[in-house]
Amino acid sequence: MGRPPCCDKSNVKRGLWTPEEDAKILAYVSNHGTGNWTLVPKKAGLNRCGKSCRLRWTNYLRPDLKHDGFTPQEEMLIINLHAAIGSRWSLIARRLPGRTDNDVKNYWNTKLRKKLMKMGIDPVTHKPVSQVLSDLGSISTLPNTNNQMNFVNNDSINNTVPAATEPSGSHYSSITVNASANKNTREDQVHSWEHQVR
DNA sequence: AAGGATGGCAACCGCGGAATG
DNA sequence: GCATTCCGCGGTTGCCATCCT
Repeated sequence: MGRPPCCDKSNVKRGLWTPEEDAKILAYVSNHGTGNWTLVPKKAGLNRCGKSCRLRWTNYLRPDLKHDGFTPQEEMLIINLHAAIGSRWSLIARRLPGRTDNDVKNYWNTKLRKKLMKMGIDPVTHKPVSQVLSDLGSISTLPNTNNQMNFVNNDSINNTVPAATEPSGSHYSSITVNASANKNTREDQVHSWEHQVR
């Protein structure tokens, strides 16, 4: 048995939020705070999924959110953090007061990715596209046809930051990333990066 | 002016992890 | 230890506005 749905999707409203619904969430949260989101729609008088309410609050209604455009400083920070830790949007967003992971993710996907590509930088590896292409070329000319499987099965990969997120040789900073890549050390990497850029 | 293409943002989906009983 | 519940995350989709032909 899998996990049951959090709400009856067929009887729940979806799509864009109305100002009335926003007002109900705001009123409820200001009176009760953000507690059990599954109870919020019932108590706030909303015909919405609790998860949907939480998303609306965290991505749009929170009073500490900025709704204006990203500054060049924020832009630079996103690019550098993405180079250091990859698409860990929530971690990146935590370094940007007033921004949500959704904001950062959307901004990256719609603006920054294209901007980097225009500059001739691969947005995944943060290396020049020419270098990425030559790397690919040298991989594909290797005689062993099991290269991919060898790469995936290589135990050492578990202790190594994936090349895609490796910032060494990055064009934004001279950060070095240590070998272990679990959640905590990624956070540590962000801290150490912040220390270095100051 | 019309309508197709593109950009930008909001919202949804499904999964994994943490918390709890 | 296991099942259940909730939360948070990243990827994806849908919709609306604007641009282009």
